[in-house]
Amino acid sequence: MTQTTASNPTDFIRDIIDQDIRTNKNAGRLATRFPPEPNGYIHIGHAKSVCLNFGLARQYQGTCNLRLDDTDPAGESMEFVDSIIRDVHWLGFDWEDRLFYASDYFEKLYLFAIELIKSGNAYVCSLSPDEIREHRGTFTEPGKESPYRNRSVEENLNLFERMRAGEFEDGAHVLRAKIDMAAANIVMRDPILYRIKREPHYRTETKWVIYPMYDFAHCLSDALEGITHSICTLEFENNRPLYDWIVGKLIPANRPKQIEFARLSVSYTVLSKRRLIELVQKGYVRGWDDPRMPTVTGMRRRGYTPEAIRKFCAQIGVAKNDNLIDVALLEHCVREDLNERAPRVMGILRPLRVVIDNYPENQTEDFDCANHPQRPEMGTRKVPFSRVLYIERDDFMEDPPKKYNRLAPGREVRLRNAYIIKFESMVKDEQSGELLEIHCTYDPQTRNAPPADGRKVPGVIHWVSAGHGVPAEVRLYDRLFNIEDPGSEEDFIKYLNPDSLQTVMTCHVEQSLKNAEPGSQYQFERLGYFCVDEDTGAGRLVFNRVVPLRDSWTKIAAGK
RNA sequence: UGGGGAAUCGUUCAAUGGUAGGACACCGGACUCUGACUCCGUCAAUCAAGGUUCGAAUCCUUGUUCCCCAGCCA
Repeated sequence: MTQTTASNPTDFIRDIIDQDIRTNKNAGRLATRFPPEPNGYIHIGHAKSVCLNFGLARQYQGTCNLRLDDTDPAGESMEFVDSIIRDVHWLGFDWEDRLFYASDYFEKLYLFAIELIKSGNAYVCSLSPDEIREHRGTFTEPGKESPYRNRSVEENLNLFERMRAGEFEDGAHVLRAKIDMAAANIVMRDPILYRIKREPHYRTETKWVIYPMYDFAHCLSDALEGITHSICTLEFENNRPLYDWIVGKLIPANRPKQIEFARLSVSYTVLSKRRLIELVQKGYVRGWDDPRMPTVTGMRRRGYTPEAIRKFCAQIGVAKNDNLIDVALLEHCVREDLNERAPRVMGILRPLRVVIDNYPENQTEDFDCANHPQRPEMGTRKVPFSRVLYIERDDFMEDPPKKYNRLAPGREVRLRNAYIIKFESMVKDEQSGELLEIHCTYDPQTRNAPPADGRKVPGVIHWVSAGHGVPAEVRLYDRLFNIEDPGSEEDFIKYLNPDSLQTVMTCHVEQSLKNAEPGSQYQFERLGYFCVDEDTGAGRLVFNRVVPLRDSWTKIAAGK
């Protein structure tokens, strides 16, 4: 039977499109759009929609427009438009010359509203906001008709024109569709189409004091652009009858099909715009691009790749079930991609000084190290080795537990890409008892070779030459929240993970990283994937840990 | 409570009247100069109860649970 694969995903939306193409609807044409409101940065949930809409266009040789749904000037700005453009491009998609703004349709939409008034399908209502709410009724009681519902076409036209002209205060009047105040679906109880709002718009500035509502602007924008399949999230299901009603009255020949799918939720993070804004504005994170944020810009800075995000979006699929995707799947996709492309290097987070007693004082050797164990075409690099090294503090234990195969008194380990060394002694601070350094000897026969006597040395640890390594700052990230579904908690702030950022200033990385490019990713062997942060420069090297390597040792250690 | 949706392994997506399958997670093993990668294996699900049928996750009936809607937000 049909298998779901990344290259050929199947889902209910594609089933609908296949059906439409088979029956030659829209002359076999497919047109979608990605319609964000520019009042925030886009996040992984938007990425799902981006991959869906642009992916569909790619798959069916159709088109996907980028449209800024900017019908409410409050909170919208060019900064957000710019970020959206940048982020969608970065994700790997292009809309050619089809960049649109709902605000470019304001004049057309106004004319459509006039048309609706003339056909007796819309009226100016002068109830106050409170009165409108009271008239709307409840889930179980029908609404009451507005006393202004039966104004003449002439009066409506006159009032609406004057609304536009700025003759009235905010809230004095609204334009409403005349549908059915007794409709079981509350959306259909004479929904508001236009409101007066004296708020400068980032694009039209002060030209307009009336703005169309989503329900009016969105469907008509779709129809105007010739969208065939208008894909949105589940909460708009109730609005579909209104979508169809409006287009049916105004552009009936060109009615897009609205299809709803479940929005994405990811465990241990929040995705609602309101909550994301709160994190930024109240300073719980450093900004929209904080590497802990699920925003596209945050993930980019963290070191996630577009390929990984696209893979993730393909893996999670598209359905109508409410979902909470395990963040482990996202991390899996990131590791899978970075494992392929990230060059290997060695870096020490928390150094422990090691002196190789039998290694000549002033000698240095350059070891050729593979940049990728499975991809020889990625080449090698020279890594200097000398008498004094740093190893990871965790790679030595005075009194190791069972199964610990790293360095300990009396033990040997392989230094990755170098020699096998053997523990000889340790030096502690006489007062505090703190371990200062350890002394080892090396086996000269074991450079790039197994021990001559056939003995087994299972442990392999990474190292950096103390005289050659470069100091660096490393930022370790953990999940932003410490409960699975913080988005479902009203007081989500109290579930913030206090340890979501750990800054380590003691790091030493191999010298090949001295001029590493900001934005580039590496695997620090045995530790994880790291990305050069943009704070790097002027003698400062800063890394973000993208994601740690899978680690079976901590599980073993925890179990014992 | 009226309306609109959704219920399948721990999580997620499939199976469109004919062997309930994949991915992630988990657990076990092989390999290993990364306790990584890779490979192999185990565990594990049809919301419930009836009905139709040779055969039901799928069709019918009745329930149950969860999500969305009473912004001049989108």
